Amino acid sequence: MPEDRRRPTLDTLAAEVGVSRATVSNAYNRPDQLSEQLRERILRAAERLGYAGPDPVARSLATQRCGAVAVLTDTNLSTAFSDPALSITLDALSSAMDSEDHALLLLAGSAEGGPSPERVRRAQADVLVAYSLADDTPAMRAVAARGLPVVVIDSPMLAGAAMVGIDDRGGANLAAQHLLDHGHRRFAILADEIQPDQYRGPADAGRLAKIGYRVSAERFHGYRSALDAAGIGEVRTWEAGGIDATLGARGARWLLDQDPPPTALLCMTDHLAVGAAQAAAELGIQVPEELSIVGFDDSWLATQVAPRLTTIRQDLAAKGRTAGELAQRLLAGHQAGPPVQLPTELIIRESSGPAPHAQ
Amino acid sequence: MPEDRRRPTLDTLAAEVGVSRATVSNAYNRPDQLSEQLRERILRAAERLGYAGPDPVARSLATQRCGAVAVLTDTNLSTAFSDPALSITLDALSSAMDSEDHALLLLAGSAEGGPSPERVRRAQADVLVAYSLADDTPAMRAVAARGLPVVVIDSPMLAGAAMVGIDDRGGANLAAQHLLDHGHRRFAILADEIQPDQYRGPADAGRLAKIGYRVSAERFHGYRSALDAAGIGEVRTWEAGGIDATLGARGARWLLDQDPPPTALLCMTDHLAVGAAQAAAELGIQVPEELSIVGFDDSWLATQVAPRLTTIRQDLAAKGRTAGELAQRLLAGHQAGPPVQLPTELIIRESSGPAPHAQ
DNA sequence: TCGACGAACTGAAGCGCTTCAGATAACCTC
DNA sequence: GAGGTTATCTGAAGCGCTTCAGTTCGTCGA
Repeated sequence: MPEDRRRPTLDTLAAEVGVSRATVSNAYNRPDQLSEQLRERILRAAERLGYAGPDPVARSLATQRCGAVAVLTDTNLSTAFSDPALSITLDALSSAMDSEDHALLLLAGSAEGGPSPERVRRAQADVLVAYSLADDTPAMRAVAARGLPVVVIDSPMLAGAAMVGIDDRGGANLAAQHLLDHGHRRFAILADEIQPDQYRGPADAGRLAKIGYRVSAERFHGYRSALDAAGIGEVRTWEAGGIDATLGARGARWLLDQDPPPTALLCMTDHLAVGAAQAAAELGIQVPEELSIVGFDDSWLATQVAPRLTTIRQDLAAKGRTAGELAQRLLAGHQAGPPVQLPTELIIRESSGPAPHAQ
Repeated sequence: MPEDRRRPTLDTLAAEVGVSRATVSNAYNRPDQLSEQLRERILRAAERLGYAGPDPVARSLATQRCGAVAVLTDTNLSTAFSDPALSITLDALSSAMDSEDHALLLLAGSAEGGPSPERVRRAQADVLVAYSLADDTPAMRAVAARGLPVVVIDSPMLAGAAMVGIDDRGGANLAAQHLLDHGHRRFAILADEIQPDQYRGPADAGRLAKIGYRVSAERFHGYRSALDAAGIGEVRTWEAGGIDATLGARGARWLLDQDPPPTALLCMTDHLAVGAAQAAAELGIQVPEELSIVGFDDSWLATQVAPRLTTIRQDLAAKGRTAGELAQRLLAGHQAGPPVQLPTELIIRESSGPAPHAQ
């Protein structure tokens, strides 16, 4: 009779102690509903039987809450987390959500942009958080189909979802304007990803005409708005296909090899900018004397390299926190409000300076 | 009658199509159990009703599998992920596990080391993976209580759990021996965390006598075994209280300020070593001419700084992959085998060299 | 024509828990 | 001592799905 090999359940425990199942449940969830002494007895019996508390899944089914927020990323784990921005944002997100109550369920993407729809469909979560996904992916369609509350960070747009992002366009405009103010006229742009198609190389007008990532699009048009206002025409753009510094270096080598070479390089992320700076160093090009570089994000890296990066700061912690608050609100049954847009700021350091005289 | 505001369930759909619930379930899970044509009809009806597929929680309850592996970390998210080792390991882990079938549930820790026991108790996962936790934490007790399969990466030891780690002791020995071979006699040690108690400062013999993290203990004793063999007595040790480069710099400043100053600095992680190198630079101490530094992990950072770091390489991807395989095996019902220990390797770069003559 | 067979579908028993509307009894209050 | 409270505890109805043992029925071989 002690030969029952199955894990103990509430019933086992109830039978053992000689009370009803409801009472055992209360012992765990509503201590005020039974006498302290009976509760002790139940807990002791639980210990004795090796009962670790109510089964989380069954509890979820009964309560209709799973205590998890799913985060969908565009890329696989190690790529996603090589971007410190993600960690900071998620950290803020998770602590903003009633922290004891929600774990983070990571749905990392594959090469095709975003996690598989099947995974989205099977995710046990109360809210879905899409982090910088491309505009039209199977993952996002699955997200929409789930009918769960959705918070979008940065992109894509999704009807009915709460959104938080930064003023990418304004920030990019600031970056370009800063260089224009320093007299630069020969620009180049180093983009991360324009379409979720693994392409790496020069981006022609065709690709730039329909950018698949809202953030990239905003930044690009931010650059352009300043450049257009200054009467600067087409600017060579390289699509790195990722945010890795190595990819940035590769793109920079190509851009710097053009004739005439640019004196100003606009990079859509700090990582790319760091790679570009390395490439410049290898080519014997002085930064900022011969080449000014401006990054984006003001990531941790920006101050770790020499010269330190001029960049556009965004408040990642605020972004994560806001996302968390939005999630809370949706969970509480409120409608998603209008998109929240956080401000950006130009941080001037040593990687940018006046355009060289020769120009 | 179309005024039913609840989300549709299998029953709704079954009623709508006029088949049994089992059939609808089969339409999703066993397409071969019904005619293609009926299946189409069901799927179309699902679309029409906005039914996104079987509820994941209910499915989990019925199948007794949740399709998630929980990963417990020692610190909060942003700290945890500032260690690139985690990302790499987890990435390998998650792709090693039958990738379509398991999402990652992140149970990040708080200041007290490891996630709260309550969170562990409520985690909806099939396996628990403990990543470098301290030896005796409430979290680990909760882990043991859950009775789920457990995989431990690095530490702590846990009876019945599958374990994978690296030869920390051997690696540390290699590091110290390398410096001894270069004639160094005045050593200092920069440790990350020795006890999960937020302490930062010099570690006295008392603290070193009972190190709370198995990994730190192994590395420390690895250093010591080489030093002991060379007849070198007590060595000043600083406990950084984390792996942040800034913390490393702080410790290094103190260690380098001792009289006589060390010519060889053993750092338990690359991040600490980078911080130490920065501190040395600030103090006008040449590396490696006046001070040799050896890191640990061969992280991405090791080659990004100047001088590039001499360090101990461990194969993080292999570690993650192994953890994944162990998890699979446990899920398949096998017993945990003996701990798996992966090899380490000394990588010599420019941060270490011969001891200065003056010595 | 008959029995066997396979394809297609169904009934019902769970999976382990929460929760709400009582039931019971002890305790007050006036 | 009647009526009203309060503190404890219970019964039973779900939560939404999977799965196994059938049941039905058309078909096929002999």
